[in-house]
Amino acid sequence: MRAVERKFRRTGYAGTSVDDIAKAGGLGRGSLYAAFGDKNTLYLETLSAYCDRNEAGWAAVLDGPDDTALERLRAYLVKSARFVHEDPDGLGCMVTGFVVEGVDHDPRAEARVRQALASIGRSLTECVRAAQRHGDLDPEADAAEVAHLLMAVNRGMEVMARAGLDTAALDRVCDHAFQGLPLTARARSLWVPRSAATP
Amino acid sequence: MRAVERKFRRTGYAGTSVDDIAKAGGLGRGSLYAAFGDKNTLYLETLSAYCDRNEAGWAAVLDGPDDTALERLRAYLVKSARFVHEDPDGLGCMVTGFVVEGVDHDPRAEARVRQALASIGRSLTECVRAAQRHGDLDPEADAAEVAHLLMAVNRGMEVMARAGLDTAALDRVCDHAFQGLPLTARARSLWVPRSAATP
DNA sequence: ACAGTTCTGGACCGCTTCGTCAAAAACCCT
DNA sequence: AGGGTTTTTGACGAAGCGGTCCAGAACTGT
Repeated sequence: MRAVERKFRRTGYAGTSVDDIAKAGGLGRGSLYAAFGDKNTLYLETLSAYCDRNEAGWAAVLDGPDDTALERLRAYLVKSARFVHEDPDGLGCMVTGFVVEGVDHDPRAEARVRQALASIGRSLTECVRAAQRHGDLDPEADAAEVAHLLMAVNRGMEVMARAGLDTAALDRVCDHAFQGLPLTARARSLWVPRSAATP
Repeated sequence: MRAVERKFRRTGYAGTSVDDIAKAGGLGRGSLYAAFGDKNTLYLETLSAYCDRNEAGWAAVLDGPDDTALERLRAYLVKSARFVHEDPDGLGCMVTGFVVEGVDHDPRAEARVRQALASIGRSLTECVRAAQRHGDLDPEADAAEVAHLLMAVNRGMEVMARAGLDTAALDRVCDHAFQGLPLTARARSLWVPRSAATP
């Protein structure tokens, strides 16, 4: 039920009533409770389905051969930068919404979210390693740490987008973040056509 | 009323009832309404006070002479990395909470938050310029864009912290983010005592 | 076509919510 | 000490909440 997911993403868990959900989903309250039994479980199910799509989506962006791994990392950043503003309603990631909404989390939902983040982290780490193998990223760098940085930039750009930072500025943030990766000299010369750094 | 602020930060706007607030603030509902008139306004007032402290706090971290500007930028990142886990209850920034909670914002609160972000952005930009003047950051870099990147990393590390990333990992993210700044060779040699990059 | 089963939807219940109000407590100034 | 003013309070009402339930619609297999 995609409309329900969007409703949750728009107004959060606490800010969404079961009536809202029923209206958004186009069915009555009884049917909802018959299918899920609980607002909590309904949210969990929605969140889990969202995570499934999210993990698969990022994996599709990041999986591939070594020689394009750096491009894929760049694509990850670009997609992150545009995530919110590309959404028709400017909705952000449901995982971010869940994580930020409160500290008293349903443990099942928290576990699901951690699993999703771990999955994306794995895809990113593998892609970083691929870029290292291809000589585009410093082989000394810890791939998992670089992945964590990329995830943080992803979430950070999302928050900034939700706060009103426009697409152009976010694209520039994305550029700086990419340039900030531990690129090898070769990769840097390929990705920065003309630089004033080597006179 | 600091307890009220913490209650809002813990459970969000929609997740906090006026009774909760009254209990947290140690006074009755009537008094609350007499003083603020509205849950919305009460939240706005709390948020605004929080923003005041936040802006001042970051400005205190970032203001100073050119020769320590880069250190201050590093301090900004380190403090960002530890923000959540240093809080006794692991609470995050109220601004992030507000921004992420929903898309249908009270325009007054949204304006206040944008003002706060602009203020922090100004402090950061000025600090970046100071570091550029001192020859620690590439003078070609756009200071405002670097500031935006730093703000994004700040928010991103907060979200990752809320998602469960531990302090040690966050410190490493912070290190990588700092190394990713457009440091001049001089600054890099000062901040990275031994590097394998210059054989 | 029809009986049995599944699914749907809105009425319903008890509880919590936000906001109001009059009574009581606290305070103040001389 | 005491009269007047401000502040605090807990009870109150209407509305909204999550969750239950059952009459009727829709679908199934034959």
